[in-house]
Formats: sequence, structure tokens, C-alpha cells
Amino acid sequence: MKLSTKGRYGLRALLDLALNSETEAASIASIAARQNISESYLEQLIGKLRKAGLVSSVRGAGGGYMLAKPAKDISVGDILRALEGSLDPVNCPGLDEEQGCTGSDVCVTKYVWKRINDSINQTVDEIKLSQLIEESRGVKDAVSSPGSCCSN
Amino acid sequence: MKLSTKGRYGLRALLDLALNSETEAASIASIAARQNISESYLEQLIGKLRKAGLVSSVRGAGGGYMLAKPAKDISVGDILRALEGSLDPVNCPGLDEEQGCTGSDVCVTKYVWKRINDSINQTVDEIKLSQLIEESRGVKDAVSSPGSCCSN
DNA sequence: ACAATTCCGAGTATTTTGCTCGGATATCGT
DNA sequence: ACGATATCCGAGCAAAATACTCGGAATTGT
Repeated sequence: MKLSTKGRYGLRALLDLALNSETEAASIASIAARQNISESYLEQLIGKLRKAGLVSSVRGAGGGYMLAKPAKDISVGDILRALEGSLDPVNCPGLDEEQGCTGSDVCVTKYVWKRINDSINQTVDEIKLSQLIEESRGVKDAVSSPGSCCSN
Repeated sequence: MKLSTKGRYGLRALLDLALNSETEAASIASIAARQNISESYLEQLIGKLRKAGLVSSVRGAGGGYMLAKPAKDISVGDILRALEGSLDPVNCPGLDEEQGCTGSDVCVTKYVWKRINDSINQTVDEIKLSQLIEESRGVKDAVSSPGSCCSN
């Protein structure tokens, strides 16, 4: 039940990108340096965010990335799902159907899994990237070195 | 971000155990047969539940397992944590402290992780084994074969 | 004694994670 | 045109985690 480094690095990276791409596009190299993440690995992560339509890119020299839409329209859920795939800890086929499963078969545990899934998704969907940006600016003075804290 | 088979099988197994250990202790073999789980693997899972104080055992011939305390005092959270370890998808050291991290360093993403962790734990802690038992009995007619549905 | 059990630790194949690497493609500045 | 700076893309690979199996010791009812 762990979130992989994709999700942890990726959220940090996207937040960094958001904070540093207002004047000009932010490059992989610059984000990687500030956040202390390997360039080649970060490349993969940003690639996923791009395919998910969260960031847009400018190729060639002086290129880089920026948000594809306003930060208030991007939720942490969007970001994590883009990076991790489904966030559902348990995926029964037909978990959402009324009867579900094989039809004649009914699982009781199914409702447990559904509640867990819903809880997680609801939580991450209600946190918007814009909120994190605001908080970041708020504590800007206190912030020190790159790499954030415990590598999360 | 997946719950392992430990958690999935284990919850099913414990529910089965609760439903079938009222007259006499339920053996690994019987639970395994009903739930269609490998005996040797199930042994490990029940072992964890026992060490966590959720089930008690009777050794020797005719032995088996039963709940160590009333089902209303056992939450799904207790069960899953016993089987999976911490359910927190992200574990920063010092996630709960006010300042946390290395002190001078402040992460914004930390609050995201904390909200996710809290959300999951709260969700699973408010579901009690007794509720699942009641639901199980409720749909007893509809229930068919062993093995539940999609192996979850 | 013997069969039925729980108890326990070690071993192992498969899958997932967390990367690295090489090279193709695009764009800017000179 | 050329080279420097970037994104883009897929393959490959070592380490870790998962999902088990297996052998055997200890315990207890008949």
C-alpha cells in the first residue's frame, strides 16, 4: 500500500514546475536540479503528465514545460492518477455495479474496497494544485535548499 | 498503490472465520477450502492476525481459530494493518509533527500525504467486523459458492 | 501411538519498482 | 548551415517486493 516514487517525485516536480514556469518554460534539467531528482527518471514522469494533458511542452533549445491549464483546474488526484495509474487499492471488476461480481456471487468485502477507493479519490480530488502553490508561496521565506525534506 | 493479497485474502478469511467459529474453532483447512485460498499461505496470514491479538488459537487435533474479542471491537483497519503493516501510502518521518522534516525545511506536499493517510485510516477504522458479519448474514441466501467473487 | 492440528522459518519464482542509456527529433542562436 | 540545447521515446536491467511453497517441529484429542 505504498505510493511509488512516481507519485511522490511527480507531485513535487509538478509543483516546482508550476512555481517556475511563469516567465519562461521550465526545463527538465532545472526542475531535476532544484528537486534533486534524476533527470532521466524525471523525464519519464513529466512525459506521463504531458500525455495526461496536465503540462504542455516547448521543444528545442530554450524549451521546457508549463502547465497546460490553470492550476485551479488541476487536482492532486489528476496528477497522481496520471503518474500511478488507478489509485484504487483494490480493483474488482464491476465494483461499481449494483450486483457486480459474477452475478450469482455476492461479496461483502466488496463494499469495504469501494469505500476505501472512494475515500482516497475524494480526498485527492478536492486538493487543487492552486492550493499547494499558495501554500508554497506562503512559506517561501522558511524554505531552504532543494530536494524538499524526506524525499517525498 | 495496491492492497496486496495479504490484505484481500486476510479480510475475507477473517470474516469467514468469524462466521464459522461459533460452535467450534475453525481450522485453516476449512477456511482455505471455503475461501479458495492456499492452505500454506493462509497459515501465514492467520499467524499475523494471531500475533496482532485479533484471533486466538487452539492447538492439536480438533483445534483451530476463533475471534479473540467481540467482532464489534475489531475494525477493518485493525485487520488490514495487522496484515499489511502501515496503511499509510506515504511515510515521511515526522509527518505528524508541527514543523517536521529537517526543521529548516518545509514540504508543502507533506500536507497532501497526511490528508491521504488520515483519510484511509479513518475510513477503515470506522468499519467494524460486526457490520460485515451482519451484512453477510443478510445476503446469505444469495451467496453461492466458496471463493467469493473476483478473488478479492 | 497416531492423526490432526497449529506453529515457524527458510527458500523461490514472478512481478514490480526505480531507475539508466542510447538515440531520434525539434528549435533557437549565430 | 551548424551546433547547442531541449524534448521525446523505447529498451534494458538490477534490486526489492510479492505471493507463494515446503519441511519439519510442537501440541493435543482419541
